[in-house]
Amino acid sequence: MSQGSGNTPPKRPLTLRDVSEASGVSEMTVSRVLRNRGDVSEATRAKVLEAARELGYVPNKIAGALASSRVNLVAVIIPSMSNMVFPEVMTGINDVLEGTELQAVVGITNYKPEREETVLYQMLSWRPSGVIIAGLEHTEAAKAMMGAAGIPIVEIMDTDGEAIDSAVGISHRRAGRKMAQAIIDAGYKRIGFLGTKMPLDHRARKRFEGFTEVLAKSGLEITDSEFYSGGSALKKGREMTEAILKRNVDEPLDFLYYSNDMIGAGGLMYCLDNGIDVPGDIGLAGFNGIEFLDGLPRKLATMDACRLEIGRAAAEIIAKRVESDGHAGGEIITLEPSLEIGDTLKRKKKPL
Amino acid sequence: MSQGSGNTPPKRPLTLRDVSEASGVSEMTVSRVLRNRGDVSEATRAKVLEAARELGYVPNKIAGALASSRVNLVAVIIPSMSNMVFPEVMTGINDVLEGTELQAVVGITNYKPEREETVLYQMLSWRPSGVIIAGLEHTEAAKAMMGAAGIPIVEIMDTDGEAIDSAVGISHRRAGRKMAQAIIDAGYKRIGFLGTKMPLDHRARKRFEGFTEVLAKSGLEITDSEFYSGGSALKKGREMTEAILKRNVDEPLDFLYYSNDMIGAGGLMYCLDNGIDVPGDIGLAGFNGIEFLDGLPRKLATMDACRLEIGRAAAEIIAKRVESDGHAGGEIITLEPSLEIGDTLKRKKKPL
DNA sequence: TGAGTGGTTGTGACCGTTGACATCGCTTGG
DNA sequence: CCAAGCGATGTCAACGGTCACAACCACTCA
Repeated sequence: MSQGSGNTPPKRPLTLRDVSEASGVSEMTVSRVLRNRGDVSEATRAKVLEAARELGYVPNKIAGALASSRVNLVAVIIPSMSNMVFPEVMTGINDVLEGTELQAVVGITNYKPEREETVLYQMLSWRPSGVIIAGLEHTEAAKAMMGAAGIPIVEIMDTDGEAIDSAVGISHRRAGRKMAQAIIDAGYKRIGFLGTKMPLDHRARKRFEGFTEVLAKSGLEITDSEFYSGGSALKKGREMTEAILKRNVDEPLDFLYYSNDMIGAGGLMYCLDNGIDVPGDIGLAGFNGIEFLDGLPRKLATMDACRLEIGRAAAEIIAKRVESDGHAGGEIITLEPSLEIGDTLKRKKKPL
Repeated sequence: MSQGSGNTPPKRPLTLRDVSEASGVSEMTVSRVLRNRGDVSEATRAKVLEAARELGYVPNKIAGALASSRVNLVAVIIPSMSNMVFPEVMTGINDVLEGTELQAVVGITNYKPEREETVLYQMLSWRPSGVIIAGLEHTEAAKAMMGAAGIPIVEIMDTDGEAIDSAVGISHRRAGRKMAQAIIDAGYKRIGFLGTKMPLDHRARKRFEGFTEVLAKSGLEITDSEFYSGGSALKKGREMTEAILKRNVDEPLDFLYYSNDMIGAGGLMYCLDNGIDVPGDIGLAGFNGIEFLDGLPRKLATMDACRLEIGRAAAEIIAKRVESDGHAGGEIITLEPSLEIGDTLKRKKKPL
C-alpha cells in the first residue's frame, strides 16, 4: 500500500490554462494547436506542443464536447460479446471508424430488452454522433428515444421488419428458406432442428420460420427439435445431438439443422466420435460461417451471415452522415448470405 | 431515403430548461429529481418526472460530468476481443460494475504498443474514474500518462513485473514452470513448443521462459518449436502440429505444449484424425482453460488463467477506490492458476 | 504615406449541468 | 408572539473548453 506515482505530484488536474501559461500564449491558441485547427505560426505551435508534452497535458473532451456540442462517439449496442459473431461485427465497425474521427463505444444487453433500454439511455446521455444497434425489435421506449435522438441510427443484422432510420443486415427468413431449399434439394427428408430457446433471439426465430415455411411447401415438417440455453455451445451441441438421435432410433433422422455453427460443430464431433457417417447417414448444417469451422475434421455446411460486411456498412452510413451533416437517412441495405455447402450437406441430388 | 422520425420533430435538443418550463419549477429542482438527490416534495417529483417522460428528455452527462467533475466511466484497455480470454475478463468486470454507478468503456489495442498509447490517451481525455489495462508492459509515454492521471490504475493478467499502481493477475512465469514440472513428472522427455510469434505477447513469452527454465533444471530443453500469427487458431493448430510432427519422425516428440488452448485443440484434433494415441504416443497441453474445451472428444490439459476472477478483482479495486475516494492504491493481487490434467497429460508416473 | 491585406492571436460569451448558499413559508417551543 | 428550525425551492457562479469575432501585426502597393 504505497503512494502511487513517483515524479510529478499531480494535485490539481491540468487545464488549457496551465499549458497557456507555460507557453506564454492564450488558451485559445493552445486549443487551436492541439486540435490542428486554424492558422498558428510554426514557432508558437512548436512552443505549445513542447509545453503540453512537458506537462503531460491531456485535453478534456468533456469540456470540449460541451462547448462544441460535438462528440466523436458512436454507440454500438449488441446482445453479447462471447459468441464469435458480434466480435466480428465490431471488427468491421472499427475498420471503418479507424479512418475517421469517430470512436465506437460498446454496450452489451445480454439479449434482454429492458437491459437494452437502459444501455441505450446511458449511451444517449453521452450524446453520441450515432447509434448502431443490433436487431429491429426494441421496447417502445427505446424506439421513441432513438426516434427523438436526432442522430443517425443504424439497426444491424436483420432486415425483416421496419427500421427506425437506417438498417444493414440480411433477411433471416430468407436465410432459413434458402437453407431449407438446399436440404430438400439434397434429398433429405427427416429433419431435426437444434437451437437456442428463442423467445428473445428474434433472428434465430425468423430463420426458423423461414425454414419451416419452405419445408411445408414441400409437404415436410420438422421431425423433432431440441433447445438449449447457456453453457458451452460446443458441449451443448454434443449433448443435444446425442439426445435427439437417441430419441429417434426407430425412424432415424437424416438431417440436423443447427441454429448456430458452434452447436453444429459440437454435433459434428459427436457424430464423428460415434462412427456416424456424415453426410452419408446424416447431413448437418449450421449458421454463421465462423472461421473456426476451418479447423474441424470435416467442414460444416453453413450460411455466411456477412458479419464483417454488416459492421463495415453500418459504420460507413454513420460516418457519411456525420461528415455530410446531412439528415438524409432511411437507407436500408440488405446483404445476401451465401450458402456454403461444406462437407456435410450433399447427398442424392446435386445441390442447387 | 425518407425522413426518419414520425411524430415529434426534434429540432433543438432538449435541456433541463425545457423540462423545468414544462413542469413549472426551476432547473435545479428538475436536476435534483432526476438524480434523486436532495429533498424534493413528492408532488413536484411526480410533476417533473411526468414532464421529463412526456418530452422524452435524456440528461446530458457531458454537461453533468463537467459541472460535477465526476465521470462514472472505467476505461478498460485490452489487446483483443476475439480470442475467448478477454471477453471473459470483461464479464467479470461487468459483473462487479453492474452493482455500482460505474460503467466500463472498452478500447482495443491489437497488441500494438503505439495503439495502446493512443487508445489510452483517447480514454483519459474523457477523464474516467479508473483504468483497467492488460499487461505490465507499456510505452514510457503511456506509463507517464497513467502515473499522472491521478485515478486508480489496475494492470491485469500478469504480475511478473512492476505495477504502476495496482495489479491483479497470475505469474505467467510460474504458470510455465508449473506446467513444465507436470510434464516432466509425467515422464515426457522430447517436448515440442507451439505458440504465437511472441515479440509483443509478453505473457506468452513469460510462460515460455518459465517453462524452459524448469526443463533446463532437469537437463531438458525444447526439442523443436513452431510459431504462427493470425488466422484461425484451430486450423493453425492443426497445421503446426502436422508440421512439427513430420519434421521429427526419426526421433518422435512425446509432448506438445501449446501457448493457448485454441491451437492446442487444433493439435488434438489433428492427432485424433490421424490415429495418434493421445496421451499414449504423445501428450498435449494448452493454456487458458477456455470452456470451449469441454466439448472436445478428449479433454485437453490446460492451466486456468483465472480470467473471470481477474476481471472481478480489478473492478472491485476500482469500485472500492472510487467509493472511498481514497488514494491508497498499490494493491497487488496474485492469483494461483490451477493445473487441469484433463485426458492428455498422464503417462508413466502419476501426476503431482 | 496611408489604406488595404492576410495571417496570427486574443476576447468574451456560451455550452448544459451541478455545488454552495440564499431564500421562503411553515411549524414549533419557550 | 417571535426566533429558531426545517424542508423545499431558487440563484448564481463555476466546470474547461470552443465559437465568432475583434484586434493586431507586419507588409504590400498605389
